[in-house]
Amino acid sequence: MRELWYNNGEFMKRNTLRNYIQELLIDVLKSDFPLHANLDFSLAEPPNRDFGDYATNLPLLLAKRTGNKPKEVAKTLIPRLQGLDRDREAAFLEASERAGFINFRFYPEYLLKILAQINADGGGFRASQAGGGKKILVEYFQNNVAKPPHVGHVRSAVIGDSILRILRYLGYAAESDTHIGDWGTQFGILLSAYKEFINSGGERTQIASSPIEELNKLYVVTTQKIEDQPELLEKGKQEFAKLEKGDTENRSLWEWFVAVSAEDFEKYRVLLDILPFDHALGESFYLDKMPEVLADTKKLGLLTESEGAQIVNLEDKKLGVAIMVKSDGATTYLLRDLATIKHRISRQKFSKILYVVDSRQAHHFQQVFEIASRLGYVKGSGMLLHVDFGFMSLPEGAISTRKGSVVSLKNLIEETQKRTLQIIEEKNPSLPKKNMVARQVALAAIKYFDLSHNRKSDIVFRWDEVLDFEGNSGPYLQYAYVRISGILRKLGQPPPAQFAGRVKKIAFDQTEMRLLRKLAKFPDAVEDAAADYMPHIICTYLYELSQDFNSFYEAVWVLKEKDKELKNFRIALIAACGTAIQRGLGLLGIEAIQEM
RNA sequence: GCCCUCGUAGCUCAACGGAUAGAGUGCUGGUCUUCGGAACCAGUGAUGGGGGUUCGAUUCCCUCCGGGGGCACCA
Repeated sequence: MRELWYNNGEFMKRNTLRNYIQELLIDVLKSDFPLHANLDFSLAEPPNRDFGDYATNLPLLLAKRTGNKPKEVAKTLIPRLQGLDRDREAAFLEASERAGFINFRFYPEYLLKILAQINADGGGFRASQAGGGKKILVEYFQNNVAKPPHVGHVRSAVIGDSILRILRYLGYAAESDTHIGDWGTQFGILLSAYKEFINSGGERTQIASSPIEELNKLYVVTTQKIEDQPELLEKGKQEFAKLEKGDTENRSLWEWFVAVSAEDFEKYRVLLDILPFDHALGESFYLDKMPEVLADTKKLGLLTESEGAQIVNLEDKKLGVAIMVKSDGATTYLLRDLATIKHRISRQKFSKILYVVDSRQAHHFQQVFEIASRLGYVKGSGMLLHVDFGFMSLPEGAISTRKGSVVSLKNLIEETQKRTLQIIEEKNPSLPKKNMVARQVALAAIKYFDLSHNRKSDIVFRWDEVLDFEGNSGPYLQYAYVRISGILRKLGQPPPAQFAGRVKKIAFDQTEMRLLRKLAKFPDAVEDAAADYMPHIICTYLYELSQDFNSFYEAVWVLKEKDKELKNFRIALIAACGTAIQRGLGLLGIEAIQEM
């Protein structure tokens, strides 16, 4: 198949079947309906897979513009499309009108060519060049110093990790940054809490065993005390002010907090099995860049004083006021974010920054983006994007530190792994490397649970659902891959490479055709997932693909098939299916395993 | 008070303005002389209420009801 050109915003040069049809439709529109050449038609899977592979609503839209009936419009479009197709790929078995839509169906022989290509070296499902090496930064898993990560951080981590993998797969020069929260008033509170702890006879070594947890305890206890003793908050603010001014004792304590936390974060990253970060610059890294931002703001006359604080008024955009410097002279998160943006764009040359942060910060990012735009740090819209996600709650209500209902990242993984090991002991006690497998299955369950939901939805965390490995779950996908691996292992040799789809005379089983048709849509799923930074689209696709594989697996035999060509076809089919699952899971940060 | 978001089967979630609203789970009943049953097949069951725009609305607009979140010195 030749290279197809299709311009849909950022996506150029993807050779997918869907883009091929899209190209035909646009060409016909341009030559036959030049007045409506820019019509925004749809091209998607039809509601019923018996209708065909793809469907477009173009006749309905054209009918409205031209005053004709959809059926009539379709009748003139279809021969033109078929004619173009004959000159180009000769892919269509059928293009027919139904209820104002045109449904397209590919020749089985054509799909066999696609199948051969998927299995051939350098063929389908390889990383693409679509991104053209454009530099994009993805920021996620923003840990805070002295705060252990919990299920909420897992969501940011796995969504960000998946988006990074997808962008890289599509040929972007995507880089990651954790943007550690290592600055702010909370460190004043922590400093005073720690000093109090030492003064009352505590030892530094008591902290050192598990620093993040111990420091967090001190912090939590103090914030609880603040409710009754507001003077403690003032004390904390004073300690932070000292820190900002460079007080030696506070500075060295802070450096210690940051250092021990950084070690722990790396452990958590490894525990979660997400990609290493390209950058791990904390908020404090940008401190010396804040004066520049303030100067820029002043120069443009955006900065005003109000009740002792320095603010930017965004009331005209209904965004309220943004505080840059507090009345006590301390800087804000917002100002540090602006300094960060300036650095990332002017120094690091990123052309786009994605913030994978929960939706509660939508207002904050709107303010930041608006100010960055007024300051001229970004050109046009779309350089800065809040990839927001809904937050997690428990069946009994919101996750609350005070009620102790927080599920820590560590606990989540350990519990799930324990449960997985139990299941393995029941189902496959002789499995080698049980612990390693249990870890991969557990991570699959956890990551898939997070990734399979539309990221914008709020979700309810339920242990019994995370630990349910049947039905739509990560382990279900892994299991399909295990079955495929099992067959290929028994085959004892690599799948026949020369298979080129010569099984014309065979009546295909319905499950075979369904699997083959679904397989050809892998690139669509990746493209759609990338377009809106929605990994769950890949989850849905892989789940449907695995379902189709399992139906196929129940319906026909592969190794016991006597007809040699048919057997080779089936081997090629499952080999390609395995490739799709393995690569697809890879884009989700989930390991495809051979046995479980 | 203002702003943002979300209300879809009993439960947890899908659905570029399109065709008969899909899954999982639950429950009921089946499949098996396993290439691994963490499977397959069938049945059950839903768009909060009311208007509007449209050839067509879960999707867009208005309104009411009900959740969640955010609104100057937290990040």
